[in-house]
Amino acid sequence: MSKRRRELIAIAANLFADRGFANVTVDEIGDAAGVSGPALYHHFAGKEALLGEMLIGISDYLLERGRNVITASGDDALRRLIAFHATFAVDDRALIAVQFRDLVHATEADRHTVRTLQAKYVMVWVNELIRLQPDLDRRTARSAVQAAFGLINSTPHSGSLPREQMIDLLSRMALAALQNCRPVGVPDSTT
Amino acid sequence: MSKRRRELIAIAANLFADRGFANVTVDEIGDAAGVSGPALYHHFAGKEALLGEMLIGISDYLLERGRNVITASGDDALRRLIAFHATFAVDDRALIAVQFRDLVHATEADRHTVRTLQAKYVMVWVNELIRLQPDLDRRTARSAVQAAFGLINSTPHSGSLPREQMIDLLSRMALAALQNCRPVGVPDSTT
DNA sequence: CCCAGCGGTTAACGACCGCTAAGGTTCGCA
DNA sequence: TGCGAACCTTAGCGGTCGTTAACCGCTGGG
Repeated sequence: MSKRRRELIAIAANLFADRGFANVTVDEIGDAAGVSGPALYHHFAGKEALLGEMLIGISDYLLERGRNVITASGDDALRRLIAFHATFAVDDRALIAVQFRDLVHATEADRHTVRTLQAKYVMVWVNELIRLQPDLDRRTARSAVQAAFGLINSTPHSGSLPREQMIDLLSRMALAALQNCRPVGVPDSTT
Repeated sequence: MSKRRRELIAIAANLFADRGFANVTVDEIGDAAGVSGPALYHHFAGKEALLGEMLIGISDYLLERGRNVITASGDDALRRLIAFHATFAVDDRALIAVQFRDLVHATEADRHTVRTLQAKYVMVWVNELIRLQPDLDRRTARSAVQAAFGLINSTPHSGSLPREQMIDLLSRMALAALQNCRPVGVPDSTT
């Protein structure tokens, strides 16, 4: 993929993030990129295609990096997954916002691709969680992981603490939440 | 407010929830309501006004009920706030989804109203959290509460456990998360 | 030196959709 | 019975974009 494409996607991401995909015109994207209007069509098939590439790129990145974290870690894999995701959520609030708000504006095909990638990413977390808490059933584990994502992905809505503090706060809260996802008070070994 | 208006808002909420405000036409809202098209304009000033009332209604409801929970509770106020919010999030996923995704499509004025109400609702939680953890500074407390909301409000994305289990899971996770929002390992009295 | 071809421009079309206009039916009520 | 309010209908306007068309300049490899 060309450098220009990545630039345009990044520029569009910021616009989408604070005004919403549907409220941003292609002319505005062009303006923000220093060119004007239909110049986009030399790089993307259309506005929806741009969005699709953006969303798929995000899911792809998370999955790949998530898998890397797993293979590069030992028993602390979950903690490192959390740290990785929290860092991403803090540093790229715009992407998080778009991912969750504007997925609905993507093509059916792109939506499907994104959901598939997301499901795999969830599975990475679920496997790790179950490894630490073997008595956990997969359904509960999936819901717990989704809830943890919700917690960490709250960054677009939350007023900003200093970066490091924010990452730390989210990491601690997410870990605590995941350590308490079993129905009864059985002690666990996640610590 | 008339009964018909509430019906229309509820119907529109479901449409908005799974297709997005911008992808739903007024004709579709009419169809879903058994009437057709511009009949809406006898009840609302327009599509945006409908959305505005919907969003304000949600924020209003949460704030009012949240305050009720506080005044009706003692030391278990935070736990009851969590239970209340989790129940709402599980029972009204559509409203949660719209609240966070389509706020960007509301009027500037409506957005402001919603944000003000939300800020007050956050304050209800923050006060309760600080009462339990007096050494917590307000900035951190606010971020922690936002994160807890993110956790609980993940219901639109999460596959569904049985209702009661889901409420229970979210409540436990949120409580654990809020109990671990301080930087250091100082034991607290939240239990 | 030339010519692909990449990246850009402006003009303008055409579809979609919110909203208005103008009018009809039903129903409560004096 | 008759009247007005509440609620609905269909036809159609008008504005807003996404997208296409047609054309231009720069740049780098044969």
